[in-house]
Amino acid sequence: MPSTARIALNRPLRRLFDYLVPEGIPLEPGQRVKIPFGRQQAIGLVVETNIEPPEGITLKPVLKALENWPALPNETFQLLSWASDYYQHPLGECLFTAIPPALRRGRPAIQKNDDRWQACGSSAALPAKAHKQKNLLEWIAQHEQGVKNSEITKAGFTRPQLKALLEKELVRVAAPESASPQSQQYSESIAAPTLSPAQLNAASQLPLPDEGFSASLLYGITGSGKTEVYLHYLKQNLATEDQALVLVPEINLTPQTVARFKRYFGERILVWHSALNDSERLNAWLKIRNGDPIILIGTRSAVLLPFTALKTLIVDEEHDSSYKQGEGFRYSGRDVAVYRAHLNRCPVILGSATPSLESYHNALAGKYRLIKLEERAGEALPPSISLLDIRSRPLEGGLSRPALQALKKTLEDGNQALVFVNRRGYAPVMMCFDCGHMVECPRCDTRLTYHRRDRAMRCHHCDYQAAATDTCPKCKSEAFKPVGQGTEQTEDILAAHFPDTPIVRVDRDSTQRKGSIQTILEQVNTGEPCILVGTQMLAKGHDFPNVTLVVVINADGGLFSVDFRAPEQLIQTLLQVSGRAGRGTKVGKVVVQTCHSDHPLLRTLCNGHYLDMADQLLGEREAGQFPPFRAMAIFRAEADTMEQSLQILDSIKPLTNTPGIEVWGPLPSLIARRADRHRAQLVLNTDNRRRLNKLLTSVCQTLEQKRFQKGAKWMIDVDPQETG
DNA sequence: AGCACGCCGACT
DNA sequence: GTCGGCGTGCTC
Repeated sequence: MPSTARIALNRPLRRLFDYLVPEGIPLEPGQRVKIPFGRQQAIGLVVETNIEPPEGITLKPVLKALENWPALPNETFQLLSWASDYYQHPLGECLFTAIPPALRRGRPAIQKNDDRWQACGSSAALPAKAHKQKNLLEWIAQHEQGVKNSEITKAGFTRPQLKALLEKELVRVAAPESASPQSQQYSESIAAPTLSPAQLNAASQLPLPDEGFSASLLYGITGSGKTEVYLHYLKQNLATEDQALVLVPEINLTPQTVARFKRYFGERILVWHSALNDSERLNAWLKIRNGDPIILIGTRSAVLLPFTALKTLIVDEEHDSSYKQGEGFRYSGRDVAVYRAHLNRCPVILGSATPSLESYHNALAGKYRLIKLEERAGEALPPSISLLDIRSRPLEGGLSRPALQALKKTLEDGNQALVFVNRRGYAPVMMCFDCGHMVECPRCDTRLTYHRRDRAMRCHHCDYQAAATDTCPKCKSEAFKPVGQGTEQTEDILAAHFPDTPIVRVDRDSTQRKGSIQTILEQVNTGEPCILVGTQMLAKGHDFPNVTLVVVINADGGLFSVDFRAPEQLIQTLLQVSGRAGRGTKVGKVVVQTCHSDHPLLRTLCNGHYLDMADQLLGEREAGQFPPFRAMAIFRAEADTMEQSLQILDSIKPLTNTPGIEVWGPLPSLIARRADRHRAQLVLNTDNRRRLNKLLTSVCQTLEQKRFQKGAKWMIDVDPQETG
C-alpha cells in the first residue's frame, strides 16, 4: 500500500486534504511540505501520516518536504491542535500562526544573514553634496561593533545609500559573530536581584521548573516589584539549557523592560512582538525552534511559537484584555499559556496587581496557588484613595474645584500630578444647543469625537474624519458646542490654571510619533513639577516616581454598563492608575471624581484592597450566572444590513438547541453598525463546557457547508472578552 | 482564501 | 462581436 499523509493548509477551511507520499520522503506530523492544490501549489503542514485513503478521490502526490524535521515539534503541534478545537478555529490557520511569514511562503528555514557593517574610510573622501551618504557613514562609524542592515533602515537610511558607500569602499562587512548556532551558550554575569523580605517570601512560594505542572497567581500590588520576583525566579531556577517565556501586553514591551531583563540575562533575552520584520521574525523563530536556551519576552502570539525546551512560563499583567485576540483566531494568550504549561509539565506564573476574575476564581477554587505580595518595594507606601462626589459641583474641563485645589497644592509642594481622562480628543461629541443635533459618524452608530488640535471630528471606531465646523451642520446655528470631556480639553484647562507648569498629554494622539513616549518619560523623570494628562495609556507599565497625586476625572462609565465585564475593567484601570502615585518615597493620594460616591464598589475601592472588590464582583458574576462560573461563547454575524445578520443568527439558533445550554438572542451588537457593517450576536451560556465545545464543533461544521449572502459573515468567539 | 468557470452588460 | 463584472463551486 502506498504511503499517505493528511495535510493542513493556511486557508480558512475546516477540513484537511490527503496526499500520496512518494518513496524516499519520510514524513511526520508538523513537517512542512510543498503540494499541488487545485491548479496552484501551496505550502502545507503534515497533520497525520499513513491515513486510510478516502474512497473515490485520486490522491495527488506531495511534491517535496521542505525540511527533514518538523517545523512544528510535537508539543507545539499538540498545543495548536487543542487551541483549534477549543476556540473552534480551522486547524490549518491555527498551525500556520506558529510559522513565520517567510516560511509560510515556502522560503528555506535558514538564517537570513543580517551583516554588520563597519566604517573603513573617512567621510572626507565623499563628494561635498553627498549629505545622506556622509551622515550614514558617520553614523556607522559611531558604532564600533558595526551596525546591522535592519538597524540602518530603522534609523531612516536606505539601502542605495549603503550600496554607494560599499562601492566607494568606505564600509565593509564586519567579521561574523563567532558563536555557532548549534550550541549557543550565553554568559550571564550579573547575579540575581536582591529582593525585599516580602518579595523573597513570594518568590519562595513559587514552584520550581522541575516540579511538574502548576499554575500560580502572583497577586502583587502596584509597585510591589513583581518583575524583580520574575527575574530572581528565572535567575535562580532556570537551567542554562532551558527556555522560558515571559508574556507581556504589547504596551509593556518597551525598551526599558527589555533592558531590565537584559541586565540580568544579556544576550539570552530574545524579543517577539508585532513590529518585527520578516527576517527578524524568521531569525528569532529559528533560535526558538532550534532549542537555543533563550528567554523570550513576547506579546500574545509568542505563546504559540515552537519552543523545544520550554521550562517556565510567566504571564505578566495577566488581567490585560489585549491577551485575547479580537479577530480571526480568537485565542487568549494567557489561557493558552496555562494549557501549554500543562502540556510541558512545568510551572506557569500569572502576575497582576489586579488579577482577572477568571484567574482569581481559579485560585479560590484551589486550581491555582495564590501568592500574595502586598507590600510596596522600597519605602513606598500604598496611595490613599478617596471619592469626590461631583453632583451639583461646577466643573472646568471635567475638574471640580477641590480637585483643582489639590493639584495646586501638589505643584506648590514641588511634586507631580496625573489626571486620568478616559477619552482622547477634545470632547466626545459636538452638539447644537438650538436644534439638538449631535454629529454622528456616517458609517457607524457612534458620535464623532471633536479633536480641537487639528480641527477635526473623528470616529474612534472607523477611520472616518471630517473638518470641524463652527456652526451646526444641520441648522447653521452658532450655538454649536463641544459636550463632555476629552484629554485635549483637560489639558487646555490645566494650562490656563497653571500657566507656569508644563502640562504633558499622553494618549494615542500625542504618542503616535515613534519615540515620543520616550521623550515624554524623560521629561517627567527629571522630577520637575508637571501635570500629566492622559488615558489608559498612563495606567500601563510606566512608573512615575515623583507623581504624588492622581485625579480620576470620572469613574462612572463602567458602573452601569450592559457589558458584564465593565465593572471589573473599571476597577482594574482605577487601581492601575492609582498605582502610579507615590512610587518613590513620597506618599501618594488618589482623588476619584464620581456622581455615585455611595456605590458599593467604589466604597470598597477606597480600602485599596483589590481582592475585596474582586470578591464582590465575583458574587455578582455568580448571581448573574456569568463567567467564570459558566462558560460562554458568542456567534457573531456581520452583513450589509441588520436583517441579514439577524437572519444568519436566526438560522444558527435552532442548531444550538441543546439541554443545559442557554441561548440569548440574536440581538444587534451594542454598536450595531461599524464601518457600514451591521453586527449582531447570539450568546451561548452553559455550565457544561465539554458539551458546549462538542455543540460548537458540529454547528461550525454545518455552517461551513452553508453559504450566506455576499458580504455576510459569521464567526464564533469562545470565552469572549467583548460582550456588547 | 485563491482561482477558474460561466453567464450577462458596455466597448473597439 | 469581445472584455470583464462577480456569483458559484472546488481544492485531496
